Amino acid sequence: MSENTKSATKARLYDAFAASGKALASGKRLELLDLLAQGERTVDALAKAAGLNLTTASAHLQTLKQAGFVTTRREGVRIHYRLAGDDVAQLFALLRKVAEAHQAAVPAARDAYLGEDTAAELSRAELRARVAAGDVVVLDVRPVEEYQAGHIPGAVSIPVEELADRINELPEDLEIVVYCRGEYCVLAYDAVRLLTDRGRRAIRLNDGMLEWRLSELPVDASNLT
Amino acid sequence: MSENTKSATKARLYDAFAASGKALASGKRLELLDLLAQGERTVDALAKAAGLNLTTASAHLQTLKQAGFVTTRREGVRIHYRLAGDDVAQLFALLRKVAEAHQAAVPAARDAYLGEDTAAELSRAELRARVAAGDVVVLDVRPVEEYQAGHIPGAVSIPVEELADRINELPEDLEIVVYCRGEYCVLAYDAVRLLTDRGRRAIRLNDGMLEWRLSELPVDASNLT
DNA sequence: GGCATCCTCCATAAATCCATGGATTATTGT
DNA sequence: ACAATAATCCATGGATTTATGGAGGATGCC
Repeated sequence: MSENTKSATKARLYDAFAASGKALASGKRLELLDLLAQGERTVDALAKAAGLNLTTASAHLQTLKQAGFVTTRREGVRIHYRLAGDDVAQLFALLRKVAEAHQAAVPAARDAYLGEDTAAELSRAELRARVAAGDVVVLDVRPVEEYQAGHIPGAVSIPVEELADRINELPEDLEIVVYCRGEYCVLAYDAVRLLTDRGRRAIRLNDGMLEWRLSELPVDASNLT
Repeated sequence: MSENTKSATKARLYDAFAASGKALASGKRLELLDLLAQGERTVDALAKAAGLNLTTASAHLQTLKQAGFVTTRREGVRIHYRLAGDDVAQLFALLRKVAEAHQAAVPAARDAYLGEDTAAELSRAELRARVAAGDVVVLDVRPVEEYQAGHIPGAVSIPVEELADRINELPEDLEIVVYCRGEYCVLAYDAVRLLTDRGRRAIRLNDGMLEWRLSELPVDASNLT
């Protein structure tokens, strides 16, 4: 193999790796990955959830599919997208972690989006201990479909938009541990603010379903509260 | 916070993550990261090693720096770039792993570059066992600077370009375990081919220095053979 | 100070990416 | 077969990215 051929095949290999990098190079695509990490969804549902034009969403999903990050399943007239594997979710999570650790803009953007929150958090280990002790109720504030696709065992499902109306479904004497999609999911922040405003004791889980699943903790599916 | 403001700050956060993704979105930048994972280097050295125009290399390095993936250190007239942390190397390694697992083009590009190689490989654990048993010699075929920046304890350094001339420095009775930068580093493949052509028993380590370091195995620095 | 070296900054042209609207394909129901 | 729905494909204009020369800034040596 000549030197030229060799460097051409080398470029081809690195460009192939870069193709996966490119899939991570758009905020909108990362938003889609974030949603897909919660479970499979149709194109239309993804577009709505991410606030995208259908065509645009479809195009981004094609890019993700090209990179092998997602697979599709046809069901009648709908096409369901899902992550191609846990390693993809892992890559996504690590990207966010590295970005937060090394990129100055992230902590600021994070606080602006989530709201600066000096309130306490609970780690996964602490949550498990307190659930075992029975002195907390675990609340999942994601949309119902995501809860059904997989949730922390024993968690109650009340989507954050319904929380104000359904707050009386929660026991008054227990502290409420709230979680949603992951470390940067705003729903749990909003829910904790709402609950404490109403005089409840509420605390956020450190992160969310994404990290829970990646750490291989048990996950329940589909039984509604 | 209005819904509009909220979705704007959300976009800002995801775009910040995407900025890190963009840093991974060019084959040339990945090549630079691959080199930097072996130790710090000057701009000029990186440009030469990656086959890039100096200006182009500098621009790519600025992009990596913007993403916080690398830091710089001035020493007289030279500027040394290095990875900002092991988490960056980890992200790089995971990107390659996910790409290989899910992207059809990668295995083909890999074989075209490295040469299809049905020959046996040794895992890190097996290598340690055989080193302890004393029946192998470990050979580092990377450039000397990289060896000096960190190598597997006990390894001998002979850069692959010098191997043909210096083959007699290797004991004839022991099997030779060859490694270089990482899983996709071509130097070890070339070296094994050269050694077996000359009648030596040679085998490749599974991966290379990158994975060795990330798995937190001991690393020696700077003492030449 | 004068000069060489190493690197970054700037301007530019080519290539690529992104969002969007309209056309097209695939599937289901009537 | 026809209409309706879900999604992809295609063309387009605008924004970004990339590679590359040339100018400019910092440092060290004489």
